[in-house]
Amino acid sequence: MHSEVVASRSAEQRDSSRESRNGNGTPQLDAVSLAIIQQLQEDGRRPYAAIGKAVGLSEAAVRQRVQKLLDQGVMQIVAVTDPLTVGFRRQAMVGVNVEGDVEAIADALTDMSEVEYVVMTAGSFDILAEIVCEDDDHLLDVINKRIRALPGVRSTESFVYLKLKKQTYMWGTR
Amino acid sequence: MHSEVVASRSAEQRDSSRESRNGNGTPQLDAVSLAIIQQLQEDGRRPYAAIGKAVGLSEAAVRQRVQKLLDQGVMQIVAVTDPLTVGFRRQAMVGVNVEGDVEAIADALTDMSEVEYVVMTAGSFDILAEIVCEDDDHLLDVINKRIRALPGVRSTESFVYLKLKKQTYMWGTR
DNA sequence: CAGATCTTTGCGGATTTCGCAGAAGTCACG
DNA sequence: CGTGACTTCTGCGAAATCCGCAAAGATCTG
Repeated sequence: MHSEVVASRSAEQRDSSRESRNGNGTPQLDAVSLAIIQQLQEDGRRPYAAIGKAVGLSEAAVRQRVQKLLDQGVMQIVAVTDPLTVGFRRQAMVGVNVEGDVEAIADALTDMSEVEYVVMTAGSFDILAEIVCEDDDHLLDVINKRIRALPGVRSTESFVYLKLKKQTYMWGTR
Repeated sequence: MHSEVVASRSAEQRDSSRESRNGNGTPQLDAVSLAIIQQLQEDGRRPYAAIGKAVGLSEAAVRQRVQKLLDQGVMQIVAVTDPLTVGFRRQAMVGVNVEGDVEAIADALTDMSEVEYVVMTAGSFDILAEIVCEDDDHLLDVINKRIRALPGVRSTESFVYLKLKKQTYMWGTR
């Protein structure tokens, strides 16, 4: 309680205007937006007025910034669960090695609905993809018939999930 | 619109009572709770009344069930972001091989604040852990000084993230 | 300084949330 | 079969929140 961010308001606001973008084309966030995100990482349903009090803005201003962050795709407010609890029995991380255009393969994986998470990496895999399936047959099908069938996929290695131990969404809150 | 779940209400409600638990000690979810979660996976701030209309319950009943799901830890409603946008420059997936008690190591990893995600797996790694850091020094420190220092860790392999391509939270919504 | 653009604020009215008491359904047990 | 303990659902009024909008304030450009 009382972790206000009143310090140098005018300075923050100077930074906040003019949505500059960094190299990646991702919007640059100022301290106030970060503080808002932090509030919503603790509780995605926290009222705008409460957030406003915490970050030093009016309710309407918070609402508008939240809406913009959502529209820009910077953040999303969603319910997250352990898939195992919700009826998806089989999950796996798949390491993929690619010859040729890595990004094209990553895009192809992104298009698959069973693929939850795709990241391009440095190391002995070019891509890591997390897969959520209903049962073993489904998983086998996705890995062998769909992923390995993509032209350019040299090899894959699978890590079937046995037990999810941690899943946090508290970046910046620590 | 109009995807109501009115079909066999009394049957659903029969299943819903008596919170039975499966082997893992995780609560068993009925069709209505799943439908509620699904609604909140689309929009974590959707009003209870709107959810109630979609799943065939009163506003108060939805509110009660959501609260219970949150209390039980079955789901959480949070803002999720791409860490790179929020100032965490270095992320990596780390595969860990363990001798002895795998779960003990997994618990130790879970206790580290930089570790976002921990899962025990079958395959050539015993554990996969996702790490979120501010810079290279920080990442190096976590991997070499903290993870490899854990007694029982036989070896690790790191996959530094280059680009996050997909991150969804739509289980059951497809 | 004027103009264009963007952000914040303040404020009603509509909507939603919240707490609670009562009704209804379920289960265990004699 | 009925009774009590328990859980879940419903309805409702009061309080809080959300929402749209017009005006005010900032920032940047030229």
